[in-house]
Amino acid sequence: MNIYDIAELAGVSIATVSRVVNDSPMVSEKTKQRVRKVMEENNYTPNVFARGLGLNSMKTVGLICPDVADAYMAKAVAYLEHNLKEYGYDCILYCSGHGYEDRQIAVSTILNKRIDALVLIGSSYADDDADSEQVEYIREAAKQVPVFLMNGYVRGDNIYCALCNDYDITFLTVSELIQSGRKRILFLSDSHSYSANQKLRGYEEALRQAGIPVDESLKLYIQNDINQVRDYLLFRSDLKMDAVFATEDGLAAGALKYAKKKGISVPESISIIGYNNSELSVCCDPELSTIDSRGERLCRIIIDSMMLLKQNKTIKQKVFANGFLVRRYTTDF
Amino acid sequence: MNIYDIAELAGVSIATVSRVVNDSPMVSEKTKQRVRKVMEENNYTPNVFARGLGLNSMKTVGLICPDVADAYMAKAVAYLEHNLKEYGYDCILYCSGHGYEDRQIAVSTILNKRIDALVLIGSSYADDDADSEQVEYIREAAKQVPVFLMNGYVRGDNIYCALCNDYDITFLTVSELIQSGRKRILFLSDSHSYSANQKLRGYEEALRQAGIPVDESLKLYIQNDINQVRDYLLFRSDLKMDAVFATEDGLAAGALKYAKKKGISVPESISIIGYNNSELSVCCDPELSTIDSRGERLCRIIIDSMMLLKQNKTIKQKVFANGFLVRRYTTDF
DNA sequence: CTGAAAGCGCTAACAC
DNA sequence: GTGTTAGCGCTTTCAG
Repeated sequence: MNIYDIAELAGVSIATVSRVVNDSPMVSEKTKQRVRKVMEENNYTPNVFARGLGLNSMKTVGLICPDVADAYMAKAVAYLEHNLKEYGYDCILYCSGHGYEDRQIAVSTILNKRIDALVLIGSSYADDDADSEQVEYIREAAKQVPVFLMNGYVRGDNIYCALCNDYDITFLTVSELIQSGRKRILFLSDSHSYSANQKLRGYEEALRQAGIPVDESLKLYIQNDINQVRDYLLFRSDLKMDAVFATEDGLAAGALKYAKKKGISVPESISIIGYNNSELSVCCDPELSTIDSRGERLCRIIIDSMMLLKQNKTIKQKVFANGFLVRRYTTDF
Repeated sequence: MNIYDIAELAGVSIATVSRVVNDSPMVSEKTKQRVRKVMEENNYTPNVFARGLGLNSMKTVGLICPDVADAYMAKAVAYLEHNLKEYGYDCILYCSGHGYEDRQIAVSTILNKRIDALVLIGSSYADDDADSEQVEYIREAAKQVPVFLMNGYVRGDNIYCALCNDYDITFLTVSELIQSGRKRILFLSDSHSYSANQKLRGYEEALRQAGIPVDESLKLYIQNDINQVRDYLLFRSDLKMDAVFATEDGLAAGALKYAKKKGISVPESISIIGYNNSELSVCCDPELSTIDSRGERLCRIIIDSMMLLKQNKTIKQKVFANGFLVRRYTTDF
């Protein structure tokens, strides 16, 4: 069933059918009705390829993330997909992995699909330095379609970034930790992404302002695997921390397991704070205090920006959402 | 940059360019080289729409799941996407939600994208009765493209199902529970999906074969939310179970929290078994015994089947993967 | 308000 | 081996 068949059955030309499909105002209600009826009876749906060929668009947005199996990203993908659908957009998903090359390949592959917009999920797509060369491929992509970064920042035309103010909330939280008497705060992370670096800066600044020297041995980078973290901390008995600030809930969960194994009371003798307010944080016992990094809010901002952009409105290139600490039972303030 | 430009620059016809793009053997190495060079210099990429129009295929497979935010599905999507990519296929993702209508809409929407194959992830796409009317929309879809069900079963032409033998593994596990002396085993679930029903049947059969009457009050359906489960069990002090068989790790985690809150020792006084071998199961303390439902295996089977099908080989309509119990610390056998 | 016809960029059958 | 050409199904001028 194609447009010709419908045209014939309805006794009109294909141009008219096309107009009806696109709900053009230049068709009389009568013919519209008639054509619609024929289309329904034959449950005709326009061929997206042919349409795409003409319009060079397929109402599709490309979603790239390192790995959808990660809870934070899965949530973002779910939210974006769901809400974009409401605007008639479909999503092509591409999981890029974490390597630099992989990311480039992902972007160029998905661009070939003639998507209408590109969303890069997760901070690994931005360099620490917003003007870095490493990030040229994103600027290149932005020449073709608007690019939206979720929790990453790169400066450039047609690039729009929605970010959690990781620096601020980390600064605040670590400062509170210090005020509650903690002296040896472990910074536990699994990456050197843009946002991980923001967190690190917030951590360091909080120490600095409190006059506590930054102890390099208290910055620990380790894979985000609960038991691996536990075991490693068990092994590193030299650390002697009285608090843990983790950049992922999984890391915090590992730290908690360590503390319990060692018989260190939480939060009396050690405070633990996670990040992302994931299901893990409520699964822990005691439940993890954790920072909510406003994933949904960021997605919302991205979608809204995208739609405004379609209407040729100017939108901000950088928008922040405020993260906040969810106080539960692994902190005592 | 289109095929005409390249043809002109390379001094050949568009047909030759097309042949080069498709790596046809009927082009001399020399011209191939020359054309390739021109393509690279102008970094030309064929227009997928035009190509799609001609071939009526875009090397794309449609993925539908109720919700990617769910860990089990996110993993499946990640695995499928990753491996399909290796075969040159991209993925369109559609999260359908759980309603019956939603599922139908999802399928018909994604079918319009002229996908090459459809994968339905999660057992909510299959009815308990494989021949049910409720599932007609899947058969309808299968008339257009091969349909693959991950952990669901519907009988029909061009429909291929990869399943975990939930019935068997549940039967075995509950039987073990009984042999280890448990008498009041709570069946905890959050849905009436195909697989949930298989599990229920396994549970009932195990009781039956052990001569234990099935107590309806020990079948509990509740939303998969850790604290909600804990609170509800706390509230239902009449249950007095000595074991919990949960169809989701989240439910089991909730039951564990209940037990700890009540001061019931795990696994001495109560055994708890989860399902899916998710991150939650190792986050729990003590770690959850849980059934591994072989998500990756099922995905692998689906992909392999899909590729065999492309080669017109005949493949089985129904393939099982064996689930197994991961023994950890919430069981004592 | 409606129709005719020219693309959109590519593939594939058919000539040479 | 290579070129010519007729579609693929739709959108969009341009006429009427």
